[in-house]
Amino acid sequence: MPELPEVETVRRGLALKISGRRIVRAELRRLDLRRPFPPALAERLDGAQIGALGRRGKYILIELDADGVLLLHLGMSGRVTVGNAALPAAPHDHMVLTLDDDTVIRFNDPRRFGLIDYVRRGEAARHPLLARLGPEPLEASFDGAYIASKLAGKLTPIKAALLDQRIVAGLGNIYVCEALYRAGLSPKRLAASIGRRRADRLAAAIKSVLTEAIAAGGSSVRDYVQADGELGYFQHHWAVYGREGEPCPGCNCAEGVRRIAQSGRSTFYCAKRQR
DNA sequence: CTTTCGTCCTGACTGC
DNA sequence: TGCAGTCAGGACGAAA
Repeated sequence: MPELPEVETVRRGLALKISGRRIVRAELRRLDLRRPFPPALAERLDGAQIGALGRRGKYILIELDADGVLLLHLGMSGRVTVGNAALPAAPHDHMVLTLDDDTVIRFNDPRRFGLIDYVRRGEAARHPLLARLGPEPLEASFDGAYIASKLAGKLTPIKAALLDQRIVAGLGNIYVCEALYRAGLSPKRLAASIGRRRADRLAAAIKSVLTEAIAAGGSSVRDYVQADGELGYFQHHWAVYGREGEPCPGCNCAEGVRRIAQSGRSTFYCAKRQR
């Protein structure tokens, strides 16, 4: 479930391996994921020099040559691995890039919720997938004042609002649960009821949860690359996510961590600590 | 306009 | 053991 910290860890690991290299072979093993690949993608990749790697929300942006950007989204099951050319393609390896040092980068995505697109450098910010994204939660401009103003009048639960990428970019189900837990806010609370004080707490909780997760990604694997070549995933200890029935780590309430369904997704929380 | 819901996909898991 | 059923999730687009 790659969310911002996992995507950022993939970006960093990938940057160490591919930035500055040239693609000598690009193999597309199918023509689409969530949507069709852009026209002539293989031709654009083949021979391209790889520049800087950026991230916007859950999207990875890879600069190609002087004026191109490769856009990657890992969806739900997307993974990137680093290996050598001797390894045969595995099932669901949809894009395989061979670099000029014989490193092979594989984009693997069984459920195919991921996305690959190509955009001109100057038009990246106006790309339909990026243009409407909300602010980066780790930037200084993302703060309690912004959150409070954005949630004012919204008659949706705070949980759903934080999953809306137009409000803030990069949060998914796991980190929304964790941030609400840390902020002491009930996931069922209406977004409109988050005033400035609660919004300040929420902003701080989101930032600290994400920052700690990114740090865990960077420290848990050598140079962000695991022994099997996989980038970006790491062992992490969630306070509430996936812990239905377990004791809440912050208090000794009898009920422990509850799980409820909100708009078809599981929400984990502590009813005592989160109001 | 706002908000909710169905849809895509396959692997992991549950229960009979 | 095997198989059917359920669940997981990001983001879009349709529906209300």
